[in-house]
Amino acid sequence: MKTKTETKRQAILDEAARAFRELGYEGASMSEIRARVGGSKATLYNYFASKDELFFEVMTASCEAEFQAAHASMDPTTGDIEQSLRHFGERFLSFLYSPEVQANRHLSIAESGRTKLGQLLYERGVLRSQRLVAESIREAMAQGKLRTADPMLATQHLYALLEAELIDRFLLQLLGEVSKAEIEAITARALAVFMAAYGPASDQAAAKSR
Amino acid sequence: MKTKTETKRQAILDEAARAFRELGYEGASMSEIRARVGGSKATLYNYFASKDELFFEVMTASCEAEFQAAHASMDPTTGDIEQSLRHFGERFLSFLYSPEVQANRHLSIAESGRTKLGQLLYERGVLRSQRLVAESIREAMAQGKLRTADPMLATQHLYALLEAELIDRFLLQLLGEVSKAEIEAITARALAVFMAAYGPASDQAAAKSR
DNA sequence: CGTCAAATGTACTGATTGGTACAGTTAAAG
DNA sequence: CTTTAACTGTACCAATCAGTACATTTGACG
Repeated sequence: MKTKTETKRQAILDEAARAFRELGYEGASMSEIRARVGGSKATLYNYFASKDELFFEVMTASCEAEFQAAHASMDPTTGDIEQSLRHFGERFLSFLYSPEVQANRHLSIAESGRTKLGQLLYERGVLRSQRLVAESIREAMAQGKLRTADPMLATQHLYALLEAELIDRFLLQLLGEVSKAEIEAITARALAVFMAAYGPASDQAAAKSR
Repeated sequence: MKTKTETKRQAILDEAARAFRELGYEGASMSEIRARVGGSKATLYNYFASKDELFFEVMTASCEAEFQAAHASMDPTTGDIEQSLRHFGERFLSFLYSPEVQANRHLSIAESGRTKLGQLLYERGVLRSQRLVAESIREAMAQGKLRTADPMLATQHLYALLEAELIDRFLLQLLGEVSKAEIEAITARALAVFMAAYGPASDQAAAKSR
């Protein structure tokens, strides 16, 4: 019997996710969600105590699913660190700027003040992702493939460079779908800057200029 | 008589701005705004046709004011481009991450889907700012102070690097006030990366590695 | 088949919202 | 003073919302 209720719960979460994505938090009323999932409003409230709780579950669940999808094949050190980072960057941007994830992320940002949602998404999403990549970068630094520096800082610089050409339009919801070709070009330009600063010291002095 | 109505209009805008900042768009009801500004709701609707219009005016006005404040003393070429960029970066971050501007920006992002608000704020805020800085960078490139590259791309990379350590926590509303010391340190770290990639070619080959 | 918890549909509450109506008041301009 | 316009206060409307009550139906398990 647990299986039946679990599938029902998942069905509610799925439909609610779509409703929130299309209509926003305030725009998606519980009646609207009920209409999509079918059944009665009492059932909704049987699975989730309040709209806030339902939204919270939807956001953390989607965050988790998307995180797994994005970092599934994060090969660490395949010899060429630049190649590794390029593959990761392209996969990362493809994931982050798919229409569904764009919508989810924007929703997360807009409603981040609600309860402790922001805190939790930061820890389980952003921080977790950055720590994972920072570990690869730390290893590359230890092997002399990258100049020695703070791995978390390098990771934040990498992420920022990857998003540099997209984030402003994304935040103001002016960005549609981003083509694979665009993502490859953007990643290449970002990595050129990253490698100039964090590439092996043998290449050049570079970042610690002052 | 135009002066009276103009000051009244400004008073409404000011109080509405504070209300939106503190309570968000949905949270700040027209009755709440009326209570803050005093007078009657009819007067409110005499100056602004709808809540949407009032919000739109508040956002564009604050965007304009903040833009002016941030770019007021953007000295172009004072010899050392790195020094120039550092001063700009510190001023820019101080402005962008003051509590008031943080709140306004977050509000803009959250409600950017409303009407054509996002489009307008992007053009009058982001694009205008980037074009201004890109022009300085273009001149520096022409003078050989920076490696030749696309000035708008360099500007976007610069902005991204400056915000790299703050933006995630800002977006999820986990960032309080940022101290002057932190801003200086963040700017220095961002500029080190930027100069490694975009510094004069005499320093090194750098960015166009592939 | 009988049991019993889970699911359903409908109807409802109480509160809040953006926006309007209107009659009365202020106050500046001629 | 008179005109004319804006301003005020209060009361109100229609719609919408999250959440509840309840009587009824379903459907899986023993």
